[in-house]
Amino acid sequence: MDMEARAHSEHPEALRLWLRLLTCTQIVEKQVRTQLRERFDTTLPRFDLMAQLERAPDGLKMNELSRRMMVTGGNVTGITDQLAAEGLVDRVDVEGDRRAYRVRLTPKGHKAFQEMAREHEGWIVDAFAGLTDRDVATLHRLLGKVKDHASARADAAA
Amino acid sequence: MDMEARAHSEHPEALRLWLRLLTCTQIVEKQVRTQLRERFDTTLPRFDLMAQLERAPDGLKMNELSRRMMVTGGNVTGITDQLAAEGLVDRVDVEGDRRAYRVRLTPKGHKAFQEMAREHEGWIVDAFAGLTDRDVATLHRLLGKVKDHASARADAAA
DNA sequence: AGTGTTTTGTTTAGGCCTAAACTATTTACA
DNA sequence: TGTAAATAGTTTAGGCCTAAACAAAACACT
Repeated sequence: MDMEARAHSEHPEALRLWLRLLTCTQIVEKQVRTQLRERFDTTLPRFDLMAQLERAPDGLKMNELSRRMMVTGGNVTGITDQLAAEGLVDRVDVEGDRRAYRVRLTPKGHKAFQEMAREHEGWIVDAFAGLTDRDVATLHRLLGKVKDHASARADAAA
Repeated sequence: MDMEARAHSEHPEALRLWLRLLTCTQIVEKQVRTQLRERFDTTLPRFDLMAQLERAPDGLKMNELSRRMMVTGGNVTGITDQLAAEGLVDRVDVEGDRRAYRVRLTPKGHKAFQEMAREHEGWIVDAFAGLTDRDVATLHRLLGKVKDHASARADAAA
């Protein structure tokens, strides 16, 4: 008996699917958070922000980080402040717009991320090790349909 | 080439799957949170707690709630306090154990939950409306494999 | 140039969530 | 019986996250 037990007595398939999706995400996410804390004394949001910057060598503006991480700007401000205080990222003025700046990984931040990312990948591979390659491909494709449909709906609502 | 590097080059699809799973969950969850707030001035954790109690007419002890919701006991304490203050749940002494009690939905809480659950179901059906019935069944089955594997790993780690 | 709107980022107040320390009670067992 | 360990629940300190209000700069348009 777990979270999925909350499904309504009529058992509509969509509801059961949603609860299972939520359960899977929470199990994996909890595992990743625990490992990040125990192995590197850091958190998932910090790791996520650094992962975004790793893919953008020139850095990202705050609103771009906010959009990619799907969190509010105020939230990004707080996490960036912490990482900057630890010397893992720095802020660079944007030419021609005195409101904005770009956030970049410092060399120290890049090195720290590389070490974390290597182990992180192993945790994720382990988490999905119960699936065949074909299962992974199917899941990825079907979740793509969910993503496209649901995000189109989200955009329409905005 | 060590173990982690092999995992990296041989299983990048696990990482992509994980990121997509996370994205899908976040999109739907964000939508549900917004609707719960706008339509009923409540939050997802409160809804989840009430959903658990709805299926347990005799109520649930705090540790059962904590386990089923996959959150810490301290968290359940806080949410229960709020719902109790609003008269949506009450606490009932457990016979023969003066440490414990059961949390139950009050009639008012039951009524409030029924109204929310009806609309909630519609939001979820909409969120997955991009999938065929067959897609839903396949997704549910594959996520079941993920859940079984990952939760077995989580138990082993504990 | 002047004025109103939009964009960029921050601050604030408050709820969620955790780990760890804590109290009170029950249980195991010598 | 006496005591140590386990269990039920709460409290505390702190990080994450949001919506809303805010300040500053850029833009649109006359």
